[in-house]
Formats: sequence, structure tokens, C-alpha cells
Amino acid sequence: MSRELEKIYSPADTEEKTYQFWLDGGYFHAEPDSKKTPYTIVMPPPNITGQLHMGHALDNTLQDVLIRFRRMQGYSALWLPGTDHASIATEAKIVEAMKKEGLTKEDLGREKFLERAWAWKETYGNRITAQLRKMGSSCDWDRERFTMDEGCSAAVREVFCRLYEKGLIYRGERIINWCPHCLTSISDAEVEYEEKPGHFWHIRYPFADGSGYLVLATTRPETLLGDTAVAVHPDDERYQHLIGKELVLPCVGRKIPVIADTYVEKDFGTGAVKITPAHDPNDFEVGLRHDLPIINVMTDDAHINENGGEYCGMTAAEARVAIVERLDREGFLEKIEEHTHNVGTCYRCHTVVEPRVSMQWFVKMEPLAKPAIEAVRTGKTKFVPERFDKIFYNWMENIKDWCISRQLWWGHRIPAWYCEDCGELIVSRTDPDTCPKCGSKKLRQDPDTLDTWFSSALWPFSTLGWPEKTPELEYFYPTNTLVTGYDIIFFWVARMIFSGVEQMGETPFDTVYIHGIVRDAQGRKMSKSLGNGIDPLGVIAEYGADALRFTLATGNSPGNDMRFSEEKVRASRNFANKLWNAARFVLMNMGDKEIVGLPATFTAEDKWILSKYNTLVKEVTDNLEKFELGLAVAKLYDFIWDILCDWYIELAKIRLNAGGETADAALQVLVYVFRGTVTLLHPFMPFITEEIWQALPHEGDTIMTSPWPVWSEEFHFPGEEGDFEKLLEAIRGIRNRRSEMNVPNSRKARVLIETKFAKTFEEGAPFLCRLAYASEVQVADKVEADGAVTVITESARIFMPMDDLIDKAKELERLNRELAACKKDQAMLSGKLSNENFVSRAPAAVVETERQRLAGVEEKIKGLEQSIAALQ
RNA sequence: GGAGGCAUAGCUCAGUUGGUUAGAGCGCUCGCUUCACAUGCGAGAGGUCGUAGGUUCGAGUCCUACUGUCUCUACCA
Repeated sequence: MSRELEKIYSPADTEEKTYQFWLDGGYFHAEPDSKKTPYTIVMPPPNITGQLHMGHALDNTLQDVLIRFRRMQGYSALWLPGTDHASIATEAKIVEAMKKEGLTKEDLGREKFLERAWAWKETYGNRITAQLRKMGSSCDWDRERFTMDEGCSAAVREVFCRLYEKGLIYRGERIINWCPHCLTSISDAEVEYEEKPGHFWHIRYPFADGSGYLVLATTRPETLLGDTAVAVHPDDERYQHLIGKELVLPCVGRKIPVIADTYVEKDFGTGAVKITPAHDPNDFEVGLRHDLPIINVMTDDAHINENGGEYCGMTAAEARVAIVERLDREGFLEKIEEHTHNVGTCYRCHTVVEPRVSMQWFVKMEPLAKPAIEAVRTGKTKFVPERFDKIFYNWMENIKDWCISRQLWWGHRIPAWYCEDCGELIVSRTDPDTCPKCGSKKLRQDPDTLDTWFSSALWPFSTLGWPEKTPELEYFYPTNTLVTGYDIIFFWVARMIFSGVEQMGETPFDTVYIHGIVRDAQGRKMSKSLGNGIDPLGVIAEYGADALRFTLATGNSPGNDMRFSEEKVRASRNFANKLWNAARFVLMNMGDKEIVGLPATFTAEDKWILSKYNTLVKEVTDNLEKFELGLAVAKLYDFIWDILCDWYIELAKIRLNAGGETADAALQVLVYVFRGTVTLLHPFMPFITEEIWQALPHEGDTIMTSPWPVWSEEFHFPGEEGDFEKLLEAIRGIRNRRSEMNVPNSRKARVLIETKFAKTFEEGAPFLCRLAYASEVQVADKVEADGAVTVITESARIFMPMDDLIDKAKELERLNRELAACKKDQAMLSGKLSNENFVSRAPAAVVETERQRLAGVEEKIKGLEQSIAALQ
């Protein structure tokens, strides 16, 4: 890069080529290195159906900040990227696309369908990773993985077999959530509840002996076709005498018993519940307890099946109308109430799910959950912020068995075969060709695939080569930090933890850094249906990736949602531009000169900035180590803008303008601090910092691998820093007064200073001239200056003779106002310090600061009183 | 039903284990074409930190209750 920089920073010109420069240099690649400590992050794999959205942008910004920070600290830092096959989401998209061609899955057949799916993966799978590159993500692309690649598939198969062999995977007929649109079972976690208005039908079920009827209420009257009992609470006095009697099911004519079960709530509805074991999870449980028959009345696509008699072939909705109509006609309908209730819907297509009994594969959760809970409880894995461990416990402690089979084609096929001759079930790591029991060759593989989260659960170790014992697995596992949103703690994080503990004997990561979701400027969730999504790529194109990253990292505290607005991006862009212009300034002053090292002696302002910088280094490092990214970036912002640019550069201009060795010394300090600051900022704004770093004198090939700055005793100047602040306080005071009195900057004034800190102010004279518009500066123990404009600080009385501007009455009033405020402070402070409890119990350092503060205030009061006396 | 978050300037949000005078961005007011930057510079106004108690020498920060608000979870037919 040339030393001539454009006035306005233009990210579009540089980001692409900088990223390529990093790729070419292989700086993203991490290898097991015994001389270094590993630091590993596995990327939450985005879906191959996905496009980069703000959630990804946030997630990846945080990961990249952490990985770049650790890499610069000297760790062997691996950020392992990849994508997820997302079985149900991808299959749904492909089916949808086929529909436009008038095709169904069945038309194509499994094999052809999978060909299409892989073609889809080829086309769209790389789209999202290309978009991640635009963010500046420094992942090790050499190690990119896919949940259905050979290695990950082998891991899936191994885990399935292991769990099956341990009896932790079983096949059984259970009630599951069925999506009639996706035509598959889905797990409990995949059901989303939506409040919907509905009705509460009160229906009369007549007794078989003709002795009247029992009224019960239901929201799904069509399921009466599958009723096999009516339940009442055993203690319900209204119904106790009816227990054991028989009812005749309206519309159907089948006889069903009245049973007693404590599951029934006496006070809800009529206190009598129809029991449909095949189509309601609770009824299913009741059915098991009472050994009731299970009558499935629905087909896969939510039509009534042959068990529904005359209603066979109708959709559930049609059957509902027909049945209600008939109940009414035949006098079985008592009343209809309005009733809103929560209806379970499929998280992918939002079709109302039908609970139904079917044969599925399950993971037995309790034995897996326990050690996982233990791992978090003993701190082997920590959540940041901590409160999310409660959410984790809450879920893990109430976990139900996990339905893992899906009636889908895109995914890992379940490694189970059935012998068509003897019915033997074979679960195997390799495809079997003969039945081990009867020797038959007629084997049929289970048609189902696994829940997409089954493979994601293995991601932290399957991607490192497991079940092979690779050097990578040995070195990088367990990983360090998992960065993800709180919305997938159940789906993913919890499952990774128990899988890691079970398969590897170690939790997959020591820290789970949880962030919130990115909302729009009004605080609404960004969604397709609202159309309020902001495309990160559009933001990058307009403002640059650095501005986007900076925006997402700023003011974002762990676990909390954030609002995204273009104003914030503009502020970030302006900051980048500020930094850019500071760089231009430095380079302009350097010209062709070689600036290396630091001067032999430091001036007061040098010590001041070096001391401030030293503190910044420490604090930013601490913040990053504690995952306080928002705080770290805020400190960098404040330092660069308010300390470095607004003050130090302005202070340095005097020496820079002087030229020669004086200017070189100032440049040395300026370059040192500026380069260090840019280095600290690099994890947040990688592109612009690389650009600037390359233009500054530097060692090494890239800022990416330049050493992270460390706190240094050499720059520890607390006393000098404090002294210099006295001068800055005076400059601010003078500017303030001049501004209040509307004195134009062009009108210079003599500045007379009465102070005990003569050296500081004498040496500061040039700064007072340049930054406080002094024509000359005189420093003395005692100054007589009647009628001058007066500025009183805690360390000085400052006079500017500008008689024509003085209104004595006004000046008096102002000084008295200031005096009153100081006296109030004084009273508060001396009260505090004369409080025996405070002095004895508060830490000495706190008491000391308060003492100093009081001394300062009293000094100021003295000054004010003198000036007031002089005016009177 | 269960759990949790949030409530701080006009708006959006920071505020790290309790410790000076509670900060920033945007917006607002006043003044600046100062030789890095008007995507800028200087100065300023604006807050009883949701309400009521409590713990403490000291509370925006910890505890309790309440109010408002958002989310997760359960799924009463």
C-alpha cells in the first residue's frame, strides 16, 4: 500500500484483495503445534439452504474476534468451518422446487431424489461460505466440513451403533408429532406452539344401558373416531358412580368404558375427557395405564383412514365439519364455546402437527442427560452469561426420549436392516448382506433417516476426524469456545454436550458464549414474513465489513438481544473513517522517513499517552479474556477518538511542525501507540487495520499474526499521567469559558496562571497557546489580575485579561455559582471522611481518593474565594 | 402452570467483583471552511437509574415485594 491514502476510506476497494492476501498467505490455517497452546472454535454450521442473515453476521463476528485475538496471542488458533445438510429444511425446499415442475418425491424415487439433493448442495452449499468470507471470517477453509461428508457420516454411524449396543437407542411404537405436510415425524423440540382461536365442542356420549348421557368437551371432535374410553377423576363425586359403565360412541356406535384416572382435571371443561390414545400424547399415557386399545384413524397426510368408517378419505377438517353436523342433527351436541388454545405446528412449514402413534427410533435420554448435567454443574463447561445454565438444567432435567427417525430421504440413513424371512433386526457399522440369524439374503434397510441434529450433535469431534484417532482430534479437542444464540441451546448445545461426554469422555468445549438475536430498529424479530430483514451483504457493500462487524460488536452484551439500525452502521463507518484519517496524518508526517523504536527520553505528553495506552492494552485484553467484547470495543473507540485523535495528535502537532529530531521523536511515539492501538482493534475491524498496519513501519507479513500488545512496566507513569491531566483540565476550562463568552478562536489572549504546579504549566505553555488560544503564558505563585476572565481548576487559577469582555456582575454571579457547587461537594466529602464507619471500613484506596478529592475541591474553593474577593 | 430476561438522557443502549461528579452513539442548542478527517472540530443542554422497602460506611449495581414489558418452556381435553 502506498503512503498516499485517499481522504475517505473506501472498504469496497480493499476488502476483497485483503482477504485474498490472507488466503494466499495461509494465515487462517492451523496445525497441531506442540510449541503452542491450542485454541479451538468450531463454527455452528449454517444450513446449506441458508443465506447469510444478521444472526450469522453477529455469530461469526464474535467468533472471528475471539479467534483473531487468540491467534495474535500466540495460540494455535483453529476456527473450523462447515455446513449442515439440514435434512428437513433442504428436503422441503427441493420438494417445493419439484412441485413447480409437477413432480413429487415418489415420481422420482429415492435415488434420483438424492441426486437432486446433492446437486442442490453443490449449488447452494458454497453460497453461504462465500458470504462468510465477505465478513472477513478467518476460518481454516482447508478444514471445511459438511455434516454428510464421508467422515461425519462415519461418525454418525459409529455413534448410532454404539448407542444401540448400549441399549440407548431403541425402536418402539410411541406417540410422536407428525407433520402432515413434511410427511415425517418431528421431535418435541421441533414443534412450535401458536395460539389459535378454536372451539370447545360439548358432546353427549350416551350410556349403553340407556340411562342418559355423559357430557364431555373437546377441541378436536373428529378424533372421537379413535376414542377408546372416557376418563373422569377418581375423586370426582359427580362421576364416581359412573366409573366402569359403558358408553356408546356417537356416529360410530362402538362401546367404550368410563375409566378413572388422576390425569383428568375436575375443574376443566366438564370434568370428563374422551380418550384417544392414538392421537394425543396424554391420552396415549392414559391408554397405557388402562390397557386401552389404540385406534389410529388418520393417514400420513391427515386424512381419515379406513378405521374412520364412513368418514374415510375426508381430511381431518372435512371430517370435523361432517361429524359436528351429524352430532348436532342427532342431538348429541350440547353446546359450542369459543376457545383459544395453543396448537402445535411444524417449525419448518407451520402446518398443524398431528400427534399419532407410530413406530420410530428413539434415544433414551436419561442416562445421557445425567453426566451432561454433571459436566455443567462441575464447571467443565461454563455458560456465558452464567444464567443460561439454569435454562440448560431445566431442559435436561425434564427431558423426554428423543425421537430421531425421520420419514425423509435427505439425511443419514438409519443403519438398520430387517430380515424379510425371519424378521431379525440388524444394526451394523457395515452394510450386511446376510441375516446373522437365519442366513437369508433378503434384507431390507430401514427407509428412514436421522434427525438432522443427530449429526450436528457430533460436530465438535466428527469434524476433527473421530472415530479415527487423528492428530487434530488429539490436539484440538476438547474445543474451547462455542459461540451461538440462545435459541438453539436445546436443539444443539445440549446435544453436543451429552454426545461429547458420552463418546469422548470430555465435554466438547469449556465455554458456551451465548448471544442474543439481532432485531430490527423497532425491536421486532427480523423475519421473511415481516420483510424487515436487513441483508448483511447489502450493509457490507455500502459501509464495509468492518463497519458491520464493529456495529454488531459494539454495545452488545452477552445473552442480550440487540437492535440493528443503519444509524449505528453509519456511526461505525464514521469511526473507521476517523481511524483512516489518523493514519493518513501519521503517514503524511512520516513522509519517506524511517521511523523505528522509541525516543531516548519521553516528554510529558508522551508519558501521558503511553500510560493511557498501557492501561488500554491491559483492559482490552482482560475484557476479551472475559468475553466482554462490547466493553473492549467501546474502550478502543473512546481511546482512538477521544484520547489519541482529539488530544495526543493535536498535542503532537507542535513537535511535528517543528521538524527535525523533535518531530522524529514525536513520530516514534505516535507510530508506536498508533500501531499498537490498531493491533488491538484488528480482531474487530480486520480489513482497515491490515491496510493501515501495512502502511506503517512494522515487522512481519500481516497484522493477523503480529504479536498482541502486552502491558509494560516501561510505560507505567501514573504520577506523570495525573500531572498532565491538570494541564488538559486547564485547557478544557479555558475553551469552555471562551465558548461561553463567544470569544472567537482568532482572538488570542494572554494567559496568567497561578499554580503550585509551575513546571507542568510552564512546560505546557505551547499547548495552551495552540489548544487554548493563548498569545503568551505566564506562570507564577501569585498573580494579580483584576478584571480578567477567570478559570479556576483544582490545580490552578487562570486569568485571561480581556477587560472589554468582562461584565463584573455576571462574572461574580458565575464564580459564586461555582463556589456554591464546590461547597456542596466539600460538605458531602468532609461528611463522608468524618464518618468513622466509612474511614475504618472502606478500603484504604477508596478513602485516599476521597481525601484527595476533598483536597482538590478545597483548593478550588480557595481559588474561587480569592477571585471573588478581588472582584468585589 | 413453570422458568428467565429487560426497565438508566428525547431515541437506541453500555455501565466488568457495590466505591469519586452515572457514560456513549444518534438527535437537539451555540460556535468553527484550525494545514488528518464537515463521515469533521470546540462548547453545551438533557437523567430523583420503573415503584416501595431492605442489607451496607456506601446501592444503577446485592436482597424482597410490586408494576410494566419481552422471551423461553409446559400443553388442561
